[in-house]
Amino acid sequence: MIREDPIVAALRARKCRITPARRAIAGCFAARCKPLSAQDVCAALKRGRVRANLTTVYRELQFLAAQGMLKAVFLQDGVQRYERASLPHHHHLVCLGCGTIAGVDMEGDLSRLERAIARARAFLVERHSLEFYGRCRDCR
Amino acid sequence: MIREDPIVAALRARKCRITPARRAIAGCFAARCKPLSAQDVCAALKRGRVRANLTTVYRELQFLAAQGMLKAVFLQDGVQRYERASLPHHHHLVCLGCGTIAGVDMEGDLSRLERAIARARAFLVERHSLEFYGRCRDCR
DNA sequence: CTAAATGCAAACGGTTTGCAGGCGA
DNA sequence: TCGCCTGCAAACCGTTTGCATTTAG
Repeated sequence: MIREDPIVAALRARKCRITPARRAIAGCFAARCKPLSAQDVCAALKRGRVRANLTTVYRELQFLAAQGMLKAVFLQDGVQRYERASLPHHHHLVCLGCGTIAGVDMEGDLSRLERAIARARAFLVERHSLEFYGRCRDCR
Repeated sequence: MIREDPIVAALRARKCRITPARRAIAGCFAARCKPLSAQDVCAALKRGRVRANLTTVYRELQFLAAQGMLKAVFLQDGVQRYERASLPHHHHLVCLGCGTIAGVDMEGDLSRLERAIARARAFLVERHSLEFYGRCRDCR
């Protein structure tokens, strides 16, 4: 049998309702690793011939984030994006040429910085946001 | 005599017009070091009894940024903020309790990371964005 | 005098909300 | 059946734009 989408499985375990829209939206994140906006998700659903209402997508993204299935990603264009929360911690390289978003791992370095901040400023870091904007190999 | 605002002086040197609104808006950034949104600027002008139109503020902020006097700051609430471009390079500590924004210097560490990215990913970093969200000393 | 700056109203784009009806468990 | 989910229209909020008017230099 086909393996169930991990997000759907987790939702089922939490006794959340599994509706067609919810399943389809969760599916968008199972498939790809790049952060998706509400519009991206809507477009993907349409491509997959699933009836998709923008409002529902917005609500569903919030719901999945509240359930801890998705994590919000903020880039400098002010558009909300989300990615699977289960992805290993990483940061983003955003290409100003083609818009591609890639992930990089820098966790070791960042947690060092966070400790330094806690020590020097008495500021308790809960989370951080680090993105690099520039040109990818193909857009140089 | 009173020393002229450094932003106004720089604008004068570039032969830009100095209008009352422009002078007042520039003044907001001379005074404080925390990033200001258009609304913040408007409120500050009103407090200073200067007639302030939101549209003008938006246009002026863009203008001052284009002239290299201000730099845009993006935090996770999607609101555009600006700060003096002449401030030494730094990153922000945003308190989730009281909203205070403080600066921290981490430049050495960041440029190390950028070099690592250029090497490992053939990605040419033009700029980065790094903010820490958490609780300040008073909001613990 | 002329180009640039200003104010107002209206447009915009992403996101949220209120409400009536639909549907999963 | 019951309460969550959905769709639609309208509200929202920060930001931008068009246009007629004012103003700095």
